[in-house]
Amino acid sequence: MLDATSSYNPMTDTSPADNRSRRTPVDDMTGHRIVPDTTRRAARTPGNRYGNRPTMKDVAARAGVGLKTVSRVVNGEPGVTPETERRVQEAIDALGFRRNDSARVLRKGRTASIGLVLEDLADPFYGPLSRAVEEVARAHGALLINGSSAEDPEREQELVLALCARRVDGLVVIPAGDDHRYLEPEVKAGVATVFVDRPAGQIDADVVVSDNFGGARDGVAHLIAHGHRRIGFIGDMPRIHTAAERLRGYRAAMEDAGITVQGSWMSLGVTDPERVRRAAEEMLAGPRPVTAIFTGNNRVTVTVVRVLAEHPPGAALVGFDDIELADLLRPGVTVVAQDAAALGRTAAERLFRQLDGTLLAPERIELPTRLVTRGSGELPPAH
Amino acid sequence: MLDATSSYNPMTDTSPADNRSRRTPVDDMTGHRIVPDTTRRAARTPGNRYGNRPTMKDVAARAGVGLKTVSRVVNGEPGVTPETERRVQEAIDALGFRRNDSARVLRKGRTASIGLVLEDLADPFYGPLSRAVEEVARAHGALLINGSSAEDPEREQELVLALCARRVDGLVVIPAGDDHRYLEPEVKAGVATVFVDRPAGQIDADVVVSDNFGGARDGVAHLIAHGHRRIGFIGDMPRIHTAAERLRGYRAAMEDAGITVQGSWMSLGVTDPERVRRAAEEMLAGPRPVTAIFTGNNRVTVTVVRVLAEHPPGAALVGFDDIELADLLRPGVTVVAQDAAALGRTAAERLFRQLDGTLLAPERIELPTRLVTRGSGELPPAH
DNA sequence: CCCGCATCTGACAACGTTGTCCAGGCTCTA
DNA sequence: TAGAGCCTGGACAACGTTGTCAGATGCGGG
Repeated sequence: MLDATSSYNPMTDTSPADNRSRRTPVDDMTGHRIVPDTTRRAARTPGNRYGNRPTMKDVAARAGVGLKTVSRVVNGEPGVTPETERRVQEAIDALGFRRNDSARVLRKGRTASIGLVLEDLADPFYGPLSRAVEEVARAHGALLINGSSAEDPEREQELVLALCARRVDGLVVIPAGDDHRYLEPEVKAGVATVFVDRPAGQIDADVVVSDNFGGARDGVAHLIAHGHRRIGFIGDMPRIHTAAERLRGYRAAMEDAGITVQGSWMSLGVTDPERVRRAAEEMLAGPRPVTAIFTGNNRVTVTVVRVLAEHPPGAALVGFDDIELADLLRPGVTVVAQDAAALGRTAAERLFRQLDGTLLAPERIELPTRLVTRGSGELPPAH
Repeated sequence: MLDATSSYNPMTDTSPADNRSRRTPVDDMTGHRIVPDTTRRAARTPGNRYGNRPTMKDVAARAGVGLKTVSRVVNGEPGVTPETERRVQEAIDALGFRRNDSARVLRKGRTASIGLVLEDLADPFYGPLSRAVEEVARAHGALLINGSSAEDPEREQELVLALCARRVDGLVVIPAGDDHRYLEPEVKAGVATVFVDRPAGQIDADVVVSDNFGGARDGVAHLIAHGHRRIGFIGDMPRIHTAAERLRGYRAAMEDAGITVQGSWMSLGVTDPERVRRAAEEMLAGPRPVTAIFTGNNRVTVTVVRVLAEHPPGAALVGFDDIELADLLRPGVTVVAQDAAALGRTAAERLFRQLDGTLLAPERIELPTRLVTRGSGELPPAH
């Protein structure tokens, strides 16, 4: 059934197995450029493509009709007698024919698919976002192709360009990098593009983000309102836009309250649990420990919750991003929640409005956050 | 830049806007058949495809070389002088050319993409699974197209067939339905296929599942070992294979202990939080309430944890599937954990081995589960 | 000077589908 | 029954790419 001698190496093999004379492609070109494939293996056995899938021609031959008639039946176009249609449908069923959308795309110019590039599919924040995008795409008859950038700008670009090469009709991108000029030719060529969660860099495009600054400011102000003055902040690298905004919100709230932030209260750029744990413990130790912590994202929050569970209770906590079961912990975890699904839905809807042509100038949309009080953020200062 | 008069309706428009004479396609054909598109709108403005993207021909003209030479440069094939390559590369950069993979696919027969059909991308169980599949795909140079079936067999089939029409090289499917004969022509045509989490129906294919039966049996036996005899079971519809297997495990453990299961101890097919809540409350009420509950999946577990938190403590709980922060609750939630990432990784690796041709007969792989004791499952019976 | 050889280049067909266009047969009317 | 008009069906080109193959060029040796 399967050709046991061939090996899987899609889109990469060249005709001669002879590599002697291959030039190593120069990489010193600037800007937008084609990166040649790098892997080379033995050429595949020729022929036998798609495992010899039947084509419309085969169906036509079997049904004793013309090619175009089959096409008409397959696409439900008018102009075929019931009798002819029956014959064609019979041939289709008998042969197990399935239309080849690659060829269709080539002809029609639309792929009915959109690309989604996010940071990590496994992150619970992106699940609902991804699903929301999918639902909107589905409503518009489009499929979703997605990939994780793993927070690596190069990988983001690689992914985005691969999607463009497949001629996705549109792109929803959660940027990892901060320079998206590489997308200019694509946008010019008509690829609808929306950036989500973080703004695009160096390019004018639609952006859908949460109010990271306002959310963080409100969250920290909430702690201040409950009497805290020494408030710690643990967040991601400030080169990530959301992290920077939330840090800015923290600073703004502190400044509004006339509090001078100590350097030892802030931990930036640590995300792996072990180092977050150490950062939190340091803040909570010493002669003048923080009495509250504001955490910059869901992963940090989870770790800090663990740390606080081990320490003598007392330190208050407000986290950015909601986490599951937060209401069941004692105390419940107060969070600044953003609506991941709404981000995805809004972005996707804008994308399809671009494709409809009902959208003109790029815009920046900011969705509000919501402070959810559950207990941990309402604890009074212990010291 | 964008044509403001066109509307987005990919792959669906027919030439005449005239619908008068359209036959409604008969649907009484059995088995595998082509479903014609159903939506019809005004025809798009012709021409201007891809927003006039440059093609290799354009690049060739600009660089003053032949078509094939451009192809050679783009694909890093040998046999081009550095000078010629420079000129071509310059033209590519100037025009913002990007290879059209649709055409490439049409020519080469491989799409370098695999499809993943799962139940719900937003479910935290599928995030890591999906990510794992993606990583393996990436290692093999393939992209991931995925869709959610929402537990609807018809939608599953629709999705799978759409992916096949796009000629994905392989499919990883988490089945919603129990009859996959519709895939026969595809498998025969060489589409590699692996089913995950639940077995395929009516078709001989690779399957990767967790040991749902054994895991559930062990979990329930764990409760029995801690002195429980009246143990409730709340699970999903038994038509879902995993749910049926876990129920079977529950029954087996009870039988092994010589306990006769009462009908009122079991709640099958309820998943929405409200009804799960009611089911749990009923089990916990009455003259002879259950002293422990075994929950059939993560969503049910979460709801039952909420219910138990409100009730006078005492009922023990073991849940199938791990949940985040389970260790921080008081008591911690004891679970039968399955490794979602391992499921995805194993399935994807098998898929690519099929594509390599190094795999012969379809096989069923069962991954072990792990009992994680955290407290809730070790509580003694209260009554 | 011519031949052989190696290297580089380009013309051309093919991949499977859809849009265009025309032909042939039918019905309906005058 | 002829002519007009409609309905059905099919031949053909085109979409953008890659594989095949043959032509062009340059070089060294006889």
